[in-house]
Amino acid sequence: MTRADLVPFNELDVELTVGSGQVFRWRRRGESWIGTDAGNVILATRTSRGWRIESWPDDSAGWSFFRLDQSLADIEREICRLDPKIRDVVKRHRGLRVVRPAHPEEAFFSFLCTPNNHLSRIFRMVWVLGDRGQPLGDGVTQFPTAQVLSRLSEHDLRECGFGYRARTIVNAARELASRPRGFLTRLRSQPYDVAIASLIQFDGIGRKLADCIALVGLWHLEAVPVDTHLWKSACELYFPEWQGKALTEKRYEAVGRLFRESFGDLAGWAHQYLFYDKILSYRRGRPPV
DNA sequence: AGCGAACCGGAC
DNA sequence: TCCGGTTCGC
Repeated sequence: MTRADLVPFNELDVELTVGSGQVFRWRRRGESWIGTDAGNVILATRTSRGWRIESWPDDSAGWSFFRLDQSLADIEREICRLDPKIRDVVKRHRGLRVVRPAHPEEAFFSFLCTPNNHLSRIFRMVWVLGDRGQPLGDGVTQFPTAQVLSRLSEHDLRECGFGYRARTIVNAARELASRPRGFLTRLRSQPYDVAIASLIQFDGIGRKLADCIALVGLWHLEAVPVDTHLWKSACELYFPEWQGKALTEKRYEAVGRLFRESFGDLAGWAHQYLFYDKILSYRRGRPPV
């Protein structure tokens, strides 16, 4: 598969991927989905034989964002081989990919909007933040820098319905803006544990958000964010004795450890299938926005 | 260590 | 009344 080719549907489901809680600013436009990554606009168009992926100004941005240099068939096969129990879940969501954003900031701030929150409201809140960034044409913007977000007022965000997350977002933006340039980007080349330890230093970022940011924004594919949905799923599959019990820090660690032992670098990918499978009933198959 | 409560606001 | 959590206090 090269960049000029259409991407077959079994290799990519754009709607599934951009609506599975990894990114929150993609919109449907006719037969296309449009989004941005760093300073690029990405347009994915459904044709009769597959997805046409275009991006500008960098024409490789879309390819990189969806990790299209990797064969999804290989990944699916490997996950199913490592644990045949999740074969049906993988089959149900064929085309789901873990994305690879060029810049880490959007994931960092997006996931700060998610605690104790609903998907529909998260989409709205992240859109509000994104609106402060530079217009890239076609009604989409580049996600703003921490510098820009640090100038937002907590009061204004509360007015926009951010609730108590207004405080953590503005504080995190100030904190991040005060760090050396490229602070988050550098965590990509640090070991997973080091990246997590750095992230939970921020007020408002606990273990779960740190794993979300690590997986999507920092490309740490061994990160396993354990939310209430994945917790239920993990109990059913691997920890029957914990069903109905609370998710404590120790149990959180145990779940992550089990996924990393079973799936290695595909742990985060395996998590994405199980997570999406559980959340589907909540979303009732409704496309985002 | 482990549990319960508060936090904003919208959906069910 | 319940959340795609974190933090605080017991």
